[in-house]
Amino acid sequence: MAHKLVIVESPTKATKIGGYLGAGYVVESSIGHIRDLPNNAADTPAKIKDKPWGRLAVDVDNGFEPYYVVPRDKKSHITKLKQLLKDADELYLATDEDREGEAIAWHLLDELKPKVPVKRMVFHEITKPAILAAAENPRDIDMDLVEAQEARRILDRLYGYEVSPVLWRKVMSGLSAGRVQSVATRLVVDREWERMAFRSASYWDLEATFDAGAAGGDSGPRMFPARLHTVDGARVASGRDFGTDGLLKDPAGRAESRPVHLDRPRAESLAAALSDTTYDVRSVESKPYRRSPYAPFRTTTLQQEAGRKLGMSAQVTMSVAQRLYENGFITYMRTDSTTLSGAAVNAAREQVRELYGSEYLPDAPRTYASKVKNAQEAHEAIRPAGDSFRTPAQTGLTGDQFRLYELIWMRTVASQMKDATGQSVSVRIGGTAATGEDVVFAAGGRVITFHGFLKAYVEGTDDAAAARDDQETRLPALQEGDAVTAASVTPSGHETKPPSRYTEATLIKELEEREIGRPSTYASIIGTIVNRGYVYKKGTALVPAWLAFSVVRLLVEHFPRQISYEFTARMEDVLDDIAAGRRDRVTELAEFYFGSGDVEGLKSLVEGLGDIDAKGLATFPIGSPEDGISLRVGKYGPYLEGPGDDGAPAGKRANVPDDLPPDELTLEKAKELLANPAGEERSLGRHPESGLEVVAKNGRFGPYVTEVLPEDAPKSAKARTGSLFKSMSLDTVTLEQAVQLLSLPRVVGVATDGEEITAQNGRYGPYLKKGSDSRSLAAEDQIFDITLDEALAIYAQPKARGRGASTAPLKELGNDPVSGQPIVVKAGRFGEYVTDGEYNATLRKDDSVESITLERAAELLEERRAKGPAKKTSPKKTAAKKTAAKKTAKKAPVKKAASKKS
DNA sequence: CAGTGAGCGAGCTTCCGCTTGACTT
Repeated sequence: MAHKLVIVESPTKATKIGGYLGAGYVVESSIGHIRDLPNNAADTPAKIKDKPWGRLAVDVDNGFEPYYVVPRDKKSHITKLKQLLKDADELYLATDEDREGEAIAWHLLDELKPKVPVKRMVFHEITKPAILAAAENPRDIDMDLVEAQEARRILDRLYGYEVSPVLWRKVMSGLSAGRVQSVATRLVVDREWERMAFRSASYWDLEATFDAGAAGGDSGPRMFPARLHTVDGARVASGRDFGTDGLLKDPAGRAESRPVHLDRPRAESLAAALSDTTYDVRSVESKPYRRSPYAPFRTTTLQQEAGRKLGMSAQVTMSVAQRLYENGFITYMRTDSTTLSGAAVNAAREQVRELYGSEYLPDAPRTYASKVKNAQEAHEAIRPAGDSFRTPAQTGLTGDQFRLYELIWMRTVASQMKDATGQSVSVRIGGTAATGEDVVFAAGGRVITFHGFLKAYVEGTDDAAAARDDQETRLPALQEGDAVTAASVTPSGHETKPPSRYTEATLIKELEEREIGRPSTYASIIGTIVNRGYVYKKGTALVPAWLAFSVVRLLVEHFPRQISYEFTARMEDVLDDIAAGRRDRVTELAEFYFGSGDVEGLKSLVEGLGDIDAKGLATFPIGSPEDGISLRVGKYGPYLEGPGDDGAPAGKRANVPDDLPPDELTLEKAKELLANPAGEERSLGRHPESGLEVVAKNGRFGPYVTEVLPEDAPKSAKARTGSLFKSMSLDTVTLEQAVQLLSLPRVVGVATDGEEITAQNGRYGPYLKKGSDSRSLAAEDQIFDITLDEALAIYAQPKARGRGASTAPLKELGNDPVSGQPIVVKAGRFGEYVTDGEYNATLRKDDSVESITLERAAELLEERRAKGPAKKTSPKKTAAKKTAAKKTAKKAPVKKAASKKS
């Protein structure tokens, strides 16, 4: 029987809508995007792979035409959708009504190629009337909106896939750059620079406790605290009067309004001079206090509050919320909207009446306009699901799900409650010191007379010192002219603090305010910059690694427009224009990629970076130039370089501990590290023969042992060294092993021709050496074990030209349909590969020796053949190749070190 | 950042936004 096929984005949504639409409709989901630009080389179709733009999968020379593929994990789902479409007489594309949703609808249309009528259907809340109304009022796909999405997608691809390789070449392999992650990293790095440049200021004031005596009346407390406010009419300086340089800010030259900066002696003498002072109330100012409820949750505010109150990371918050959503407890959790549906407003109001009484219920429902500038509002706010809310106790939930549900429920209910109201009072108390100075103290109070929504929900704060919205401070009921006495007057010292590091929650908040990122990506942005080793977490703080300083500096110097804080906001404006048909996608992408007028395009920026100063980018001076100390971001992590004992530049080096935050690397700390570069080294004891201390430490080529030469050793003396075997580790290597390593090379014996054969460890592993003739050994242990006879046997063989010739195939697959040659699988230096004897092709990520078939092998070899025969090695080419190989080999351990941090 | 000698099948890394399981620990 024919049905109408409805496709939405989320499976949960599909189930729900299916229930509303009833018989005659089959509702399925797309599970997000169904097509995308290929992620990597393995997913890139062969026909575009060899194009100059194949790596981008965007034909930059022909209208930025994108080449989409159905990702591997979506193929079976597409088959399923096609199957359902076969029996359908109508197709409804009911994806979200935003840029991405419109694009998904179009991709579905383009991929499913339906032969039945197609309609676009949209709705913003999942209620039966809304769904039925949407089904009654379909529209067409908005191609301008699709164009805007494609422009966004292509721009992000060009940005990410053009700029990342610059970092691979200039900083470290495997790094990444992107419109969102690079700005997020920059925020963290810039904040650290601010902290490093920050100079603390010390200032003092007086804290007094006053006694209102009989004047206070009966309602309030008798005793109350106050802080010194003015001395002889001049305001006493407080934290906000100081700049980041630790000096008083100059209030535009007006001397009379300049605050007075008290130091400790001044504060102490002033306190002493106030011991006999009598005080009177100079003024009492009372103002009404009013606070409105917070808007219902959207993704970012939920992540922030769950972080503050429940200690959940953004990622945990999202996964707990996902489970709540899937089980029907809350509405969709990836949203930028704070709008509640009519049903939700009614449910919240009903709950307010039930739980708090109608005096807490405003006459009219409250509405919340979006604060998010680029909000797309495809969903509701995050709220308890349903037309009537379950209290947390009624849900039967436990653990994190319970706690998160409770938070969402409280926030939603509170959003439909009355304002909190009260009075805030500011009191000034004056007196004359023994020195004749007139002093005024200030006291502030806040009384909440009607708690309103605060009874249900109070937002957390990021700053532990900040007052919560429901905090009350009661003062006695004082009148102007009342006499009060001071129970105590105490000098109190303070210091200004550097700006705080970002936490996940505050970084996400900052990104949202700058229109960077989307609800579905906020949590993963943090994940990306942590995984790349740009940022690590210390408690809840996000600390930038030195690597991030290097990368951000490169981007700021060479891609200033792309990494500017405003880039995304400007892009959003352009996308809006494309969506409205006012601008053209190709023109905009061309400007971004090729440039126009005085704007340089991305392409020429990238191409112009041949002689970029990688060393300079990685060097950060510590202290002043005379100190000659700098931090360098090396391939092996950050290290310090400073003058040697003889004053030679870069004469000394020292590792910087991985977990030392950049702002703690002061000049003093740097000097200390340079003076004791020992760092990781471990003493193993004294060498039984030389009597010298033997230490194990990490070096350029990995872990090794060496002798420590005495201070008075002649300059020509060289310490013996030896790399650890792969089977050894720095933590466990023994003195005995070290002595053996230091004894290398070992003389195995004398060959028949009179030449000595030695065994040792080198750049490419263990090997034998006879004059200039060397042979690799299979195992490191052979360096100590191999006998002269065995060594002679090795030399009796001709030198192996590569390992390929001698290794046995792992698997034989049969004859190649093209060359007719047998294809075999072999294990090689770069991993497993297939070969027909002439051409070799490495297995790809998804291939394995077990699973590979003759067909797949033939395909790989065909691809390889298409690239032509291996180039004849000219001397120049060989040299270039060698360097490249060396680089990769060296880089490998770095990646490990970086990922270890996370 | 310790200096020690070959000659080898390269190929891949990466973006941002939509969505969930399917994987393994």
